[in-house]
Amino acid sequence: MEISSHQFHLLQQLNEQRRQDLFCDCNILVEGKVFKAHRNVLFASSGYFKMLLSQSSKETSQPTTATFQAFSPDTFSVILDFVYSGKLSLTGQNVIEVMSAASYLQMTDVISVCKTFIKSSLDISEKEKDRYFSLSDKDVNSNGVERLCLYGGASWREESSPPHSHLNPDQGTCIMGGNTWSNFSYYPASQRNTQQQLSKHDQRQDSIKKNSRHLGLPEPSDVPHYKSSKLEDRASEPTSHIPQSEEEVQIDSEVDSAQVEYQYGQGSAVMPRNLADDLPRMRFKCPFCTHVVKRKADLKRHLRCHTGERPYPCAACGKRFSRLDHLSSHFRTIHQACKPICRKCKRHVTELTGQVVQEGTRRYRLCNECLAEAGIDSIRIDLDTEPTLEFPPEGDKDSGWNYSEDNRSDVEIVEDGSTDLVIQQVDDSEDEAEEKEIKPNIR
DNA sequence: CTGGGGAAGGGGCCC
DNA sequence: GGGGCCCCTTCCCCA
Repeated sequence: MEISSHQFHLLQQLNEQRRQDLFCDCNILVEGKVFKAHRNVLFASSGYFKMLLSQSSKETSQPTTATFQAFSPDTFSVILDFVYSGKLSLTGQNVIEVMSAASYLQMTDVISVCKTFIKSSLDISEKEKDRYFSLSDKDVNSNGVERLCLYGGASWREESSPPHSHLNPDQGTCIMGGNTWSNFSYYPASQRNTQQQLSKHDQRQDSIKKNSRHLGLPEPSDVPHYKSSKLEDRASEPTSHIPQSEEEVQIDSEVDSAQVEYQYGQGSAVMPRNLADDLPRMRFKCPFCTHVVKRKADLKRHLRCHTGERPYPCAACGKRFSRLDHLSSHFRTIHQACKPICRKCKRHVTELTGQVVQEGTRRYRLCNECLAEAGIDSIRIDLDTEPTLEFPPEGDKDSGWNYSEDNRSDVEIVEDGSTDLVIQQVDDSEDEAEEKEIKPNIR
């Protein structure tokens, strides 16, 4: 006989122990704030902790300490609460950073929920409901309290709460069962420099990599990493700038769209009402910024700049791109030396007047004169012995040619038939010293 | 410190 | 809807 509530009560007990600091044998330091937890629970919930704790499992007498600087204490608190309760408190402000942190911690379930959260924002039917609910809820939420969406684990939530949403006006919290949700906080587009935020995040990534090295851990790479970029910045903005409902989102879009009056149309589109009759073109609005595009596919593409998703890794150097055409461009310019121009003197070169030079995974052309000056004509390799480095086939984003750090060496770059390239086999293990002189192409 | 060039990345749009 | 091209802006590196 199976008692279905046992799991829930067990986790409830563990959560209670965590709150009372009972039997906690793991300290997690996040930007100076200490979280206490149980190794067993963390081990079972996160691939990152699984690796960390399995390596330190021999020293069970000492509490394990992990340090993170890649995400905020608030973000980790959301994740830790999920680990101990099965409830994920997602808001429009934290979803990107939670997804980024979950990616680092290798918590695929959390990533999936975050993706669903974001994707659902594009669902017009949900938006229409949002619009309806936000209109009806406006009085309730007029106090400025931010509403949250709580994702509950299916099995436990069936026991603990009904599978329908309801609004708690006191806490401004919207508790959801199953995968449905309706309220989605939104921020106005920030005018801050996106690149600065990305750089900031990259610095955080650097710091977490240092931590990984410090702990002797490999960097998480099994799951796609999602950058927290613009939203990370917006989350720190004063809440007074945050519209409290979809209605205000709509108002913002109206203001930002040169006072054109908008309404939701078919599909996840926004259409100028005063142009609807004579201009049947639909518009798709980004839920995270004021950007509006004409096609849903363009919006999908645009969303990657918010999520940081980079599903297209370069087969030659491992650098990941958000778009296939960017990857293609990168591959051509960096690894195929398609430009028939001497990189040094900029003169046009042919296969007779110049050669392709290989530096690590980079390839470029030099004319014979510049080659002689540089004294690097010894790199030519027999064309006939080289296999071809081809651009990966379509639809093979992550599987076939997901180039990891581990298999980056022994890259074989060869002649492209269309460009008559000189073949160069690269064995990074042998050319490691030379490779270090060439700055990596990953920013 | 500054300007130029290369590379990356984002948007529009065509096929 | 995806792929790809073009254009533009931004960032970084280097002379």
